[in-house]
Amino acid sequence: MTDTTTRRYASTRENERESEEESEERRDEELVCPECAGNLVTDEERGETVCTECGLVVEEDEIDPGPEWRAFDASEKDEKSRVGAPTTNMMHDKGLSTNIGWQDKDAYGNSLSSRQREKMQRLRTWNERFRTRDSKERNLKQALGEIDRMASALGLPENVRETASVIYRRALDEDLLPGRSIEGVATSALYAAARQAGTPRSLDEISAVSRVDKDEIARTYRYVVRELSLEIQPADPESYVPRFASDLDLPEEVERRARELLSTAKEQGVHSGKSPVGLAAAAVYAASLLANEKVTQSEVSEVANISEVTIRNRYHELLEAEEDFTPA
DNA sequence: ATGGTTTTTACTGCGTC
DNA sequence: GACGCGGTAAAAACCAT
Repeated sequence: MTDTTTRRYASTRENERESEEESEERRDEELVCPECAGNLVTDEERGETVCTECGLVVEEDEIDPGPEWRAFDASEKDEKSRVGAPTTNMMHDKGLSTNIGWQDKDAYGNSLSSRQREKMQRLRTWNERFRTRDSKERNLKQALGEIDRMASALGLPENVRETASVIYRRALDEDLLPGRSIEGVATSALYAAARQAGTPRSLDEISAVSRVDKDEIARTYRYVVRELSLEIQPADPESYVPRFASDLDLPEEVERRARELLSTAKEQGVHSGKSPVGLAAAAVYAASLLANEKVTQSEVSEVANISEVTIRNRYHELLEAEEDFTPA
């Protein structure tokens, strides 16, 4: 229950800017009833503008300026939802949470019976508990938004975002957040998820779209991995190949040969300790030589974010390994 | 903190277009 | 002469201890 309400609250906040503008416009039109000069109130659900004094319907069958009701997935549902109260920016939660007074007085100012007082005390306790849960939910909402933003900036597929949010939720549940930024943990979760899904992005790429710097991401990432005992093997160089190849507009053949080079290199054990990105870049370069495709080292180093020197070193090793493997 | 390893930076020389 | 490539040495970054 708490879940759905909070989600609505959060989505209301997102929408408020638009709806505020809209209602502002409407109020400019006419505020007074032509019959009795009473206040006019617009009932958007019914599409009527009604006088509060005499009940005169000033206008009917208005066009509802609100969003369309039909929603096809979760995010649309959030976007299009019309439920929720007006909000203020003044409070951290935009005034959406409840406060129970401390005075132990009822609505008329009379003191409460001791029995009632006890009851109110219990209510205060629980209200506070739910409020902090709500704060976790808001936290989550923000983090998930971040993850989504970064993931699409990096062109990561749906399932990666999915895993990233699962990781983030776990981190939240295990109280890993205190002392760490939401941003940082969210980024780390995404980084971990991308690697787990076999579509790794390098720390450099990740930090390029994150608001957090590389060091913090690395630190938080290690921490999160350790605390949640996530099992993440070192990235497979081959998983970088398709991306580099397509960034360089190389044919499928180059991609295939690059893979071959990498797998024989792996069998020879040449790859251990070397950066996967460097290996992949070198393999792509070497493969394009073999396939007579003209690509310069600097181009490869550009898309792979790796130095040319490293490419040189690696691709020599790759070719050597290949020869040792097939001494024709 | 430390030491070993890998990567980067900067520079140089060679051949080609 | 600019460019692509190869190599080297020293610095920087990284990682496990």
